[in-house]
Amino acid sequence: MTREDFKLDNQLCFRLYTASRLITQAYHPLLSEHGLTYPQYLVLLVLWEKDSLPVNNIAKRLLLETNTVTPLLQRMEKEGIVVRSKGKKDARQMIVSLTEKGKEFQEKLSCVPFTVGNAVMCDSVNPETAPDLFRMLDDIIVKLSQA
Amino acid sequence: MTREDFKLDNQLCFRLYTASRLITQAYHPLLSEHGLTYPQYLVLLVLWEKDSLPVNNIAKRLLLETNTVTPLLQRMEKEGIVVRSKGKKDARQMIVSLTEKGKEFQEKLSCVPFTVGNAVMCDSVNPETAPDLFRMLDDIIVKLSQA
DNA sequence: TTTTAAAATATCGCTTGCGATATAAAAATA
DNA sequence: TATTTTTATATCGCAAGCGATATTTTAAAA
Repeated sequence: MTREDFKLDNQLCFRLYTASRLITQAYHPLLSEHGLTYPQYLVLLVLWEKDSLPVNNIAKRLLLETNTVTPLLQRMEKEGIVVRSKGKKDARQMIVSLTEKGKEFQEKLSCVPFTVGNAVMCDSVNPETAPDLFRMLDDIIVKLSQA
Repeated sequence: MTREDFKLDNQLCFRLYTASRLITQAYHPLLSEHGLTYPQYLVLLVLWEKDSLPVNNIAKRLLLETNTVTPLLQRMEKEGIVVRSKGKKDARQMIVSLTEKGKEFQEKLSCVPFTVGNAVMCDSVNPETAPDLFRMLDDIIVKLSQA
């Protein structure tokens, strides 16, 4: 391990950390206009795909802990975006469902992926190279989420 | 924009967000052992490269705002890792310098890049492909940090 | 059937991250 | 020189993110 390895520019993690923050910032104006945050948008993506899921299920999908997701969902409930109700089969579960307001966001936010996509596309990141980038990120995620 | 574009799995941002969180988690046991957090480690990387920098300079290097960095440095000062002193030429600046404790961490943490590197390496991410990944992340960072 | 273990949420405390804003000092301008 | 603008930090408020822990309910074992 040479001194070079300590140099900030060599760190993969710093690049991921920075790229992630900056893309989240790119989402910000598009989402805050509707009173949403990026993690809340992620919850919507999950529920648009399949509605009425237990907290656990949403957390697993986002690879987050329930102690992160629970307060997030409580805030979303307060905003009238979702409702939470005790599971009938299993009283431990809280089933999270979209309200009308939550469903309507799907239309209202339909341009978001396109806008953010455009903001990110550049020389080395384009429709042709994206699959490579996705594969690398997926491999990192799989490897680290198993450990 | 088809319905497919909304699917979580297609989102680049979610992958970056998740990969970033998971790598930070990989750092956690190595850093918390010494009472450090990942952003504090980033500050150390900057100061190891060049000591005694104004807050502004550190913030720019990490692409963070000063309202994030200032409290971070205040906590590090409380821990005795850095000292902050008013600039002599410019009294507005706070010059941040490593203490002996801060310098000693460089030795103590010398195995961290190696350990985390090993945890991340996989089929698609290896010394051969890393430059491609770095280039893509750098391009995204440059494009978004300009906007 | 008790008793015990496991699972699903929730709460607490702390650090980040960041938009908005305040404060103080330096630089630019009138 | 006096005034205005810019720059460098700092403070405030709020939403994550997560380790640690508590609570409730179900499942498993004795």
